[in-house]
Amino acid sequence: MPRPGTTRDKILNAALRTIRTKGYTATSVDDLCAASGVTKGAFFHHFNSKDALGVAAAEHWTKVTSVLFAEAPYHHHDDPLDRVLAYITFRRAILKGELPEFTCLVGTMAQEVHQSSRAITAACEASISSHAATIEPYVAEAMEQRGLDPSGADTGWSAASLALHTQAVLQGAFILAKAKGGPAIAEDSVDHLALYVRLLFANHPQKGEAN
Amino acid sequence: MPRPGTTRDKILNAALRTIRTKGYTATSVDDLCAASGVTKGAFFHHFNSKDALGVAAAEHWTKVTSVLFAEAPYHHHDDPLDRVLAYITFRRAILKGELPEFTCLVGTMAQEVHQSSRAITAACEASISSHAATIEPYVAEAMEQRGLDPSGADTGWSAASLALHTQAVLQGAFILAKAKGGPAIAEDSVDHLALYVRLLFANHPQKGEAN
DNA sequence: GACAACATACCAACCGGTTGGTATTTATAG
DNA sequence: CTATAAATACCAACCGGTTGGTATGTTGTC
Repeated sequence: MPRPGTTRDKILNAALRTIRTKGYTATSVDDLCAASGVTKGAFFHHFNSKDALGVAAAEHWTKVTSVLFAEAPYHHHDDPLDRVLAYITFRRAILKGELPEFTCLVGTMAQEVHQSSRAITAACEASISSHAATIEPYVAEAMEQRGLDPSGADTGWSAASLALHTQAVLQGAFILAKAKGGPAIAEDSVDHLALYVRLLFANHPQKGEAN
Repeated sequence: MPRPGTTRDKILNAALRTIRTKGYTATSVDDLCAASGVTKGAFFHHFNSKDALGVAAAEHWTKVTSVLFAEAPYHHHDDPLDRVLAYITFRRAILKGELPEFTCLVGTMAQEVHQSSRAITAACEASISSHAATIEPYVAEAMEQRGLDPSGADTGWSAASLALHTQAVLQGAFILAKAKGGPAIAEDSVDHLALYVRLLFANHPQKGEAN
C-alpha cells in the first residue's frame, strides 16, 4: 500500500490530467514521465504496461471522485427527491474552467479502448456504475415515498435506469462541450435533465412523514 | 468532384469503419491503406495529412447520415410532435448489431481530438449541429402549435436546446454502451429521452388544425 | 547483503510523411 | 484522327522520429 505523494501517485495524478487533455491513445508513456518528473525506468517499475497504468488510472479516478461526491453537500436534504435534484445541480455547478478540468476520465477512456483493452473498459464501467449506484438509492427512496411504480408501465423505468440515464446525459454533455469548445451546451443539457426528473415526480406528492 | 467508387471514396468508407472501431488516434494511415486496399502513396495523393483525412471523414459522415435520416420514415407524420417522437423511436431502432455499426463517428473523433485539431473538431461540431438542425423545426412547430413558450420560465428551454439535448443523450448512450459492451443501456436512455419529450408536451393539447 | 526504488541506455517495431518514378487519363494542336 | 504535351492517379521503397518496452545498472534502507 503506497503512501500518498509517492512516485506512483505522482504518475497517477499526471495520468488523470494528461489523459483527460489528450486522450488515452495520444498520451505516451514519455508524456506521463515528463508530466510527473519521473524516469521511464520508474514508470515501468510501478506499472507493468501502459494498459496497466490505464486500469490503475481508472481505479484512481474512482477513488478521487468518490471522495469528492461523498463530501458534496447534496446528501443533506430530508427529501430524497431533493437529494437527487441537488445532485444534478451540483453536477451543473462543477462545469467550470477548462474542458479537461470537468470532463470525465473514464468516459473518455472507455470510448477509446472499448475494442482494444477489456481490462481498461471493465475498470471504466465499474467506475461509472459505482458512481451511479450512489444516487440510485435516493431515486428509489423518492419513488417509494411517493408511490411511484413505473416498472410495469408502457414506458417502464426503474431507479437503476434513471440513475444510469443521468450519467449518460453527463457523458453526452461532455462530448458536445468538447465539440463546441465550452461548457455552455453542457449546462443546457443538465438543465434538461433536472427538468426531466422534476416532471417525472410531478403530480406525485410526498406521502406524509418519512418512516 | 470525384465519382463514387473511386479510391478516395474507398479510403473514406474504410475510415468510417476503422475509426469507429479503433478510434481516430489508434487508427494509423497504414491501417486505412490496408482496409481500403490502397498504397500509402495513393493515400497521401488524396489527403495532404492524416488530419485532412479526419476532416474529410467527418464531412463524408455528414453526407452519409444526412441521406439516411432524410429517407427515414419519421418525417411523415401530420403532428410535428409525432415527428419528434418518431425520430427518437427511429434512433432507438437503429441501435442494432455491433458497437461500431451504430455509434457516432463525429462524437468519437471530437472526444479524441478536441485539444489537438481545431479543423477536425470544427467538422465534427458542424456535423452534430447540422443534424440537430433537422429536428429543431419539428420541435419548434410542436411548441408553437401547442402554445408552449418556456423561454422565459424559471426552467427555460428552447427548440434549439432540446434538439441538442437529444444529441447529448445519444452521445452519452453510446459511451455507456461502449463501457458496458452492448446497446441495452443505450436503449434505456433513449427511452428516458422519449418519456421526457412526452412529459414536456403533456397537458398542452394540440390547438385545432394546423394552419 | 537483500530488496525495493529508482536511473540510464538501449531496442525493434511502428508512426506520419516523402521520395522518385510509372501508368493512365485528359487537353491541345496539326 | 493522330501526335504530343500535361495533368492526374498511383506505387514501392524509404526516412527520421516516436512508440511501448527491456536490460543493466546504482542508490538508499532495513
